[in-house]
Parts: sequence; structure tokens; C-alpha cells
Amino acid sequence: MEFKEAKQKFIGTWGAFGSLWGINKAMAQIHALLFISPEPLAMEDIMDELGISRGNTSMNLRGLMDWGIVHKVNVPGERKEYFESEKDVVELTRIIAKERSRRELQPTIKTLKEVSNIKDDGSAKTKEFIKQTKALHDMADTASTMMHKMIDQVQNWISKTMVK
Amino acid sequence: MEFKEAKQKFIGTWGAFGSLWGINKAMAQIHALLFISPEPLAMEDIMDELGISRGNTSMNLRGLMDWGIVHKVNVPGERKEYFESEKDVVELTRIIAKERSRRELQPTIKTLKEVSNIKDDGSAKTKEFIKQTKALHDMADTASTMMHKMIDQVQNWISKTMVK
DNA sequence: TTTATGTTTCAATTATTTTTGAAAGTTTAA
DNA sequence: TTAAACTTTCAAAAATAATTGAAACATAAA
Repeated sequence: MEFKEAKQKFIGTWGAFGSLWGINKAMAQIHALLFISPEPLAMEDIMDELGISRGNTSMNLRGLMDWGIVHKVNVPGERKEYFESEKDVVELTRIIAKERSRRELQPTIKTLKEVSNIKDDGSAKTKEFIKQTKALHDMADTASTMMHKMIDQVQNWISKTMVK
Repeated sequence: MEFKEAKQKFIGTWGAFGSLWGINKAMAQIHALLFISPEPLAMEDIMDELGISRGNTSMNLRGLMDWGIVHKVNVPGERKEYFESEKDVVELTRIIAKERSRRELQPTIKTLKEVSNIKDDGSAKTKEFIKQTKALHDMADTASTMMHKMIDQVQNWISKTMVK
């Protein structure tokens, strides 16, 4: 396999993987492209490389910037805006995990807490409901806390434990 | 908030949460319903409660059974098939994490390994590509291993570290 | 058998999400 | 200013995913 094929395969796989996790294909592919590019790319480059429209590119770049994993950079002497992605994978993971947690996990945890707090009227249904939603809340809350702690020191963890 | 409202809210939230993570709404809602039900439910019960069609219910129950988090149970004296969900949240988490890893993460890791193994022709593009896809592979591989280990002993982990 | 009860499948429909492309908007340079 | 270079926005179109409902398929009881 040579470069061009590997590149195609990487971009495709990354796009498909993103889709499975609720990130749209174009966004994941733009990210993939920037992630492996040694220099910043302009919108034109991205459109051409991925064969997607100007509007699509613009919107998804904006999305990636909202996530905080892509930034505008200024290339001296150039009128165009250039983009580059966060290159440190640990930092990348940290940003994505924190952001998804904040946007999706935390609101769900909040609701779980609310609904598990209804008054116990003694019925089997209510008892089961309280028990199960509490269990889910505890699990989610624990997992979330754990994840944050882990991610905050994952760099450290990796260098200590990664088998080479 | 009383039971009925809390139940609605829980089912709705769980459905929305599922959608954000690539699980369709009906599937997540069926799971939510079974998860809080003290007894197994028949297809009829589920359809009525969620207001979805027979076909939809059938297909998504099948999906949940493929995931291994819902099972058929036999209710003596009943012709109908009844369904119940895995009730232990830790076990539930374990199953989902393992299954998603197997179906989605592992294939991606495999591709990352493949593409990061192209021959280095010395160009900046190739060098960056190899460096970045390798980094991604290492990260994904490490995270996956870590997750599996953690999940295998998460019950233990929770009782040790959870702040009450 | 035959009937009654219940489940699965799948083509067609409906809903949702993504993508396009052109008009409107910005910014820089002349 | 005005023009040129470039970006953003957003309504419409296209693509994708979810849902329905009825026919086909099972299975147990009469």
C-alpha cells in the first residue's frame, strides 16, 4: 500500500467511525485530512481533496472549531484563511471527551438524578423505577468522574504503562 | 413529579441520549421501558406504551437481543413471548462497551495499524501521515485495552473509589 | 388437519440529516 | 470609493435512516 491509497483508506475509515459515534462524515473526514497534513490547508484544498461543496466545508470547519480541535492560522502573505487541527492525540482525546461529556452526558445525568428522586409510593413499579434510575445515575456519574480524572492524567498513564 | 411523569421523562431522555450515540430512538426507548419494568413485557405492552408499530418493535427487540442486553423469557401459561432487560447496570455497561468495541473500535484500530505501516518514502507528507496515524493507533489501542481491563473489574473499582 | 394466536419480514412511506450552490456578507487592496 | 478575493448563510435538493402495516411465516390448541 502506498501513500495515496493509505490516505484514502484512513480518511474513509475515520469518516465511517465518526458516523457510528454521531459525528457527521464530512466533519470527521475534514478532521482526518487536517490531522495528517504537515501544513495548514485552505478551504479550497479541503473541498478539492474530499470533493465536497464550499458550504459544507465552511459549516463543518466551523463545527470543528466549536469543538476546539481545529484552529484558523494565518499564513503570512496569504489572503486566504488556513486551518490546522490539534495534532497531539492525547489533547485531542481530552477535548473531545470533555466536550461530549459536557454536552450530552451531563444533561442526561441531571435528568437521571431528577427522575430517581420521585416519592416512593410503595408500589412495585415505583420501587423498581427508583432503584433502576438511581443505579443508572450512580453508574453514569461514576463513569463520568472516572473518565475526567483519567483523561486529566492520561498522558502520564500512557508513558508509564504503555507496552512498546 | 410523580411516577407517570418521571417515567415519560426517563424514556424520552434515554431515547435522546441513545440517538446522540448512534442508537436509534425506538431501540433506546424500548430498552428504557424494559429496564424499569418489574416484570417482563410482551410486544403488545411495548407497542402500546411507546406508541410504535409492531414491525418497529419486533425489529428493535431483535436488535437489543443481538446486543445481548434483552432476553426472551417464558411466562408459564402464556402463549406470548415476554421480554426483559439486563437489570444490573454494571453488567449492562460491560456488555455495551465490549460489543461496541468489538464492532466499531477494533476494526478502526486494525485499519489504523495497516495504514500507519506504509513505507516511509522520506517526504514530509508521508512522514507526517505515519507519525499521526501511529499516534492515533497507539492511543486507540491503549484506550481500548485500558477500558477492557477496567470494565472487567469495574464492580470492584466502583466500590473502592466511589464517593458516597 | 384447521383455526387461532402471535411474530417476522420487507417494500413503501415518512422523517431526519446532510449536502449543495448561489446570494449575501466581509475584508483587503487599489 | 470600487473591485476583487474570499467566506458564510440558508432554502432547496439529495441522501440516509427510521417507521409503518400488511402479507408471509410460525406454532400451539381444538
